[in-house]
Amino acid sequence: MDTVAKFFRALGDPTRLRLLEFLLRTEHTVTECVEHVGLSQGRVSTHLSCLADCGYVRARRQGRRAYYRVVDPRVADLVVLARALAADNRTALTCCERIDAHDH
Amino acid sequence: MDTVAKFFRALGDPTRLRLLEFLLRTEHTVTECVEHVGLSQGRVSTHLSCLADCGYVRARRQGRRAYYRVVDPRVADLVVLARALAADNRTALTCCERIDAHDH
DNA sequence: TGCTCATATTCGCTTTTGCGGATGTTATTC
DNA sequence: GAATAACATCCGCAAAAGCGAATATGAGCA
Repeated sequence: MDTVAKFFRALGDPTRLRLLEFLLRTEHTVTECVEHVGLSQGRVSTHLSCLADCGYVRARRQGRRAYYRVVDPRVADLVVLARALAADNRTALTCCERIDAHDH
Repeated sequence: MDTVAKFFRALGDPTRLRLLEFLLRTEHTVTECVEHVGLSQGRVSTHLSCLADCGYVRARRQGRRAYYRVVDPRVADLVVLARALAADNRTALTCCERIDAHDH
């Protein structure tokens, strides 16, 4: 149960979700991912490791490079389903201040 | 994009996920949910509002009670799919210290 | 063996977020 | 119309988690 929540939380970060969608199509190295999301190399590396731990992506090591990619096709299904559901509740979701409230 | 991450984050909390699964079968009042998860009434109310904002559940008001339930059948699909994926990576997920690390 | 490139890890710091407890709000009941 | 019951919101606090910068590891190359 807590495991499933942890699983969802991995996709709850915009950066990780962006990385995952980037890796859905083709495999990419860490450096390519860094260029894609525009964050520090260390941070991106940690995010990728996190996604790998959770089973979303897998790393293929070749020399000093690491190629990350999505292996399980169900991951794409999950993202597609979530995107459809989120799209149908876009307005309410955006207004939800109980998550990510910016007023202080 | 950020909207989808927010959508996932809503299920990233163990309490909210537990509430959602509780509401998959039948509708329940806030009080029943409080008894089920064992947290303070205010906290549970906030969690339920959050799930409602994100489109996971909907509230039916009758008198002074609020009956929450899952309306969209795709929500169950999402949970089932995530549970299957999480189960296949249980060991790695449990060991993932990048989320919910307890060492300080 | 020194040097560089690619990736991983560590460390403070700040923001986010879950929590209980107290306090509002609305609707029944007497 | 006071009292109560059910739910929602506000508040301060502590824990979780994302961030960059610095550093470590490790593979290839001169």
